[in-house]
Amino acid sequence: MPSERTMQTSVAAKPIVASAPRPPRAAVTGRSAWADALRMMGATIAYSRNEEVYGEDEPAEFVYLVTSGAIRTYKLLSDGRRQIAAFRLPGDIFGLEAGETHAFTAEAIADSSVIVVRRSAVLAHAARDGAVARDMWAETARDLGRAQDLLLLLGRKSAQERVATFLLEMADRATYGGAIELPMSRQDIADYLGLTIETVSRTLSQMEHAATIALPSCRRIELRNRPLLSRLNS
Amino acid sequence: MPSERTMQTSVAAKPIVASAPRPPRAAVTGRSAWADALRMMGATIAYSRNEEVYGEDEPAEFVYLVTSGAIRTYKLLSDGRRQIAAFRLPGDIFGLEAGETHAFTAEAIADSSVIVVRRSAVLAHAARDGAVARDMWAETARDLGRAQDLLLLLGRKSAQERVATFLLEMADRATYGGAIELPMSRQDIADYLGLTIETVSRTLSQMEHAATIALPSCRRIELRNRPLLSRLNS
DNA sequence: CGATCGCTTGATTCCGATCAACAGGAGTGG
DNA sequence: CCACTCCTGTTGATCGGAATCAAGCGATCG
Repeated sequence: MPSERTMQTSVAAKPIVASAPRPPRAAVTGRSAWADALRMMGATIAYSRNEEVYGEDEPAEFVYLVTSGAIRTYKLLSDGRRQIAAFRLPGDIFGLEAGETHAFTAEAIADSSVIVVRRSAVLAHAARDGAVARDMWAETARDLGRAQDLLLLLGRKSAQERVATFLLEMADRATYGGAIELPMSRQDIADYLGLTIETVSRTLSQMEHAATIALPSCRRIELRNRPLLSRLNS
Repeated sequence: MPSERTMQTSVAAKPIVASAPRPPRAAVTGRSAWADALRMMGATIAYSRNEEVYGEDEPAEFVYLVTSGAIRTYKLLSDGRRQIAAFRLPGDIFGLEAGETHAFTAEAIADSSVIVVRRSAVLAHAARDGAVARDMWAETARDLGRAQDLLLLLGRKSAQERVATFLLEMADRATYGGAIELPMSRQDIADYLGLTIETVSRTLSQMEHAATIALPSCRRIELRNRPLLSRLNS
């Protein structure tokens, strides 16, 4: 049960930050033409920890590109059970919808900066330039691919396997100085992996005892036996 | 553990069927301009029960439109655990990838007919016509939306809730004469819902005893208390 | 008609959830 | 500065829902 659900939504009212803090990784360099285009077109907005970027079923007015921090996108059941569909880290795009409304809620995990572009402007751009349209499609397809990998994890993997997969994913996305730097809490990890906070904690402790990982602090993880984790990843 | 994994793949070698059997539902009428375009451009191919349409990681050469029968798309873990990502029924499009290879395996659940179009032809068409490009994107986004709903189901719902969600989904997609006509086996349902075959069977039996549903035969289900199912669907 | 396959049902097990206690920081205010 | 609370994470004990193991049943098919 996530109990922090009362933050303002106002995008328009947010202060525009002139110089966004540099992302810690190489994500600043454009991965695609249209991500660069977003950087050119957009204004930077800062969100503080646990602040909502947009809510499920709200009109999809903007597209977002993370420049620093981390965002979670999730769905809720009526009784508060939560499933996080994705963590968006610097360089990631989110909020791009084919429909008129957002399919899930987006919240800042930590203090974050994002570049915001009007959806209508992006769509107009895509209509004019076929390459942009294709990039947009490719982005959505990548999201779909990640969602499908997560389906396999949630439907068929054990707790150990889930955590192993998560660690390998984060090692690719958020390594800094040889260790994974987690921006998210145990609760976020649990809601991403379809587990409870206790199971995540226990599994990490077991892996530490087995010397598969090291836990210098609870937000910092070093992989000590990557082959073993890869095997668990199947 | 699915034990039927040895079927030929050859698309090129398949016999072209002149007149595809009529789909049982209204799916023949075009839902989108580009689905109609696929119908114009493509050749019809028949697949028999359990035959593979394409395998994971194979080059994505074709795009498919189901005209009769049903297709499952899934991923496997190395030890055979299976997660079905989607059931494709008449009117559905599948196999459209942004990358060069297929992200999962597609197999016929029952004897099926599909219209096949070269991916390159579809992409060329999209490059020429912005509306087609947009339809392609919308199709991928719809898939993504369905995948995200499934994430919530697999990550956070109980067995009862999963089955209820499945029944409501199938009621929308495969109702015929007031009852759901299931094209797939219990094993397929289990691998879609992240459960075992026994749990699916038991849950359906419980629902029958509670008069929530009726089971005239094991492939035929009538919903007797839809509000209750909707409540379970959250 | 026997054999196989798909489904159901029962008995038991086990993994992860739940309940509960506690520890270590971070932030707050005196 | 310290006492206080709040918050996050860890660990232990117990529980429970779904998995697993095991028959048995009915339909289809050679």
